[in-house]
Amino acid sequence: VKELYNIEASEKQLIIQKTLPGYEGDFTVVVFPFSKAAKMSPPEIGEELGARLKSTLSEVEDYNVVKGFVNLVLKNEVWLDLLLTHENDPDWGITDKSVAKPVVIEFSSPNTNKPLHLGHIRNNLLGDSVARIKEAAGMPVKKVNLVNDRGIHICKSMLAWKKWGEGETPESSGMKGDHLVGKYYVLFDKHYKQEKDKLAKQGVEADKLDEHSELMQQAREMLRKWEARDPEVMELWNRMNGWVYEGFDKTYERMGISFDKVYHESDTYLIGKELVLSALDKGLLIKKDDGSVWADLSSHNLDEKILLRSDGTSVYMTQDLGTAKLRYEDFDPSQMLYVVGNEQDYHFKVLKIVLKEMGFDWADTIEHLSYGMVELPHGKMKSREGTVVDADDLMDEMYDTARKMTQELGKIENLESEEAHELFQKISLGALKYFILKVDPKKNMLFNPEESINFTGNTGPFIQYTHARIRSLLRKAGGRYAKPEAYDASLMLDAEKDVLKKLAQYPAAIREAAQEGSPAVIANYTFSLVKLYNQFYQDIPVLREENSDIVNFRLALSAFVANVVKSSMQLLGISVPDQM
RNA sequence: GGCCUCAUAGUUCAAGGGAUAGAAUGGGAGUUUCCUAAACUCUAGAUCCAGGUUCGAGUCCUGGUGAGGCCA
Repeated sequence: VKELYNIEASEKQLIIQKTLPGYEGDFTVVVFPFSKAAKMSPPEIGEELGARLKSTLSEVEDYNVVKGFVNLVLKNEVWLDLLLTHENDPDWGITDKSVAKPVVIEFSSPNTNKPLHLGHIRNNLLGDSVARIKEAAGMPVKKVNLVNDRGIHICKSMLAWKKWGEGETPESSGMKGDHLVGKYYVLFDKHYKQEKDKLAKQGVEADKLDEHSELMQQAREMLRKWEARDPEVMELWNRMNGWVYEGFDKTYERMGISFDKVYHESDTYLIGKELVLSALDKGLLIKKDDGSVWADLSSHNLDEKILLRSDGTSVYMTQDLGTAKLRYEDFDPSQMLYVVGNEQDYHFKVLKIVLKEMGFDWADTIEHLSYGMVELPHGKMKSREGTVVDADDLMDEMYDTARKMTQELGKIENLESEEAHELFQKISLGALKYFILKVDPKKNMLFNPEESINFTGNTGPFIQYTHARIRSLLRKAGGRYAKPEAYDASLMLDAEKDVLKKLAQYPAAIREAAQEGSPAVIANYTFSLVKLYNQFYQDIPVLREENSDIVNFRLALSAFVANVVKSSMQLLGISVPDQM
């Protein structure tokens, strides 16, 4: 464009896209944006540009112009060359790490008073997958977890266990530790509700119920004792949290999720308090008459935000300030990414501003990867109303479905029971992870427990199945598969070229996914690749073809697809079986 | 009340300001002497409403309507 019209085209003006189906061509240049500056009609520019590209670029076979669109046809050799270069490269599309400073990704961040549910699953899967994707895009990554292990909600389950637990343990009950503790959290709420009903009947006003509730007072008392490091309370706290951690570890392990470092709010809230107090000393914060400490954000068009309550206790923001500082000191990150639900949008906006006001320039590295809620058909999940979808239960159910379906299809009689178990695990987790990750993180998504997650169509198992089928094909090929260097590119069929064109987009898909923080980009890419490959597989014989150069070409193409499917599913934390 | 999101086939999801809005599922009709039918083919079906910006708007702006969220 510059040579022809002397126009410095901005990146935004220079639009090159895939040619639409129904038109001849591989790539299309949109020339409307140059029409004004070149003082020519779009079709005239198109003709000139097409001719110039054809004569100067050896890759361009031909071109045609439709209105303001120049469709470029590339030579088949371009696609064949891609195949020959990368067909057997498991790292195709993966960028070597080039930066020294890590990206720190915080995700999961559970409370230790109840087991993980579907909302946590979305959080965990997103965090884990974004970590994998950023790493594949060349950034070193540290995964961290911040456990919310203190506070009134923890004391509630502790109190309930003390009152009504009769010494029950995970061992004695056979329950997973996190579920056991969750049971007492619910039990507290049940008794608390009963007590409140009773008080209300005695004529206590609605907003005074908390004060008059004996249970709530006892829970508060327990929290005070905890803050004072009362040995008996600390012992119970350590014990019950230990049960929860054991339970969480099992769930994390099953999901294939791990962390480089785990922070505990019980360790960081005091750092936060100190930060707030020293900022108050410097006159950066306001102390009100009742003793509470606030940040005035009116210069940012926001209101005031409380940082310490009048009784000196900390709020969520307080500990997050401390954790951020600690984390910065631990990792010196290029970016601090928080995978947290969009209900916390305001919180993170404020966190960043407050840290900045306190004089920490690294506050600029904070980024909130805000994701949407998982909604049920009747609205949001609420643990108190018993409408949560438990993570362990869900995985169990999916496992059962995977087992039943696989056994019905009867294709794995040759597998040992241990291998079969692993396969069911892979398929069920593949289905669950893909179901969650294929949706744009920013958007709310719906989960209907009545309809179990599908295994056909746009699903994880569909993609896994294609991989298994290719592996089977390659096994059957035995030694016949050699690099198709002798293959005549003019023999290439459209269905084959379509697959190669899609394969060529993989590196770009990784870049975009890393940029957007969106595993959905990878999921959608892989689905469309697999869709195209299945069309090829359905119509075109591989092993039954007679010309051995063509057989080798088709096998190499299939192997290339299998590689990319495996690699891209890896980025979603999904493993692909060789047989299913 | 203030602020922030979101709105696309019956349903669940796609679509960097570009051509004819794609899939899946469900509905209808098909494909197995042949490399795994968890597959493939055909078919009907959608941009909440009203303005505006632009050569061009599902996408940007304004105002409605509806849903969700945040505000010691």
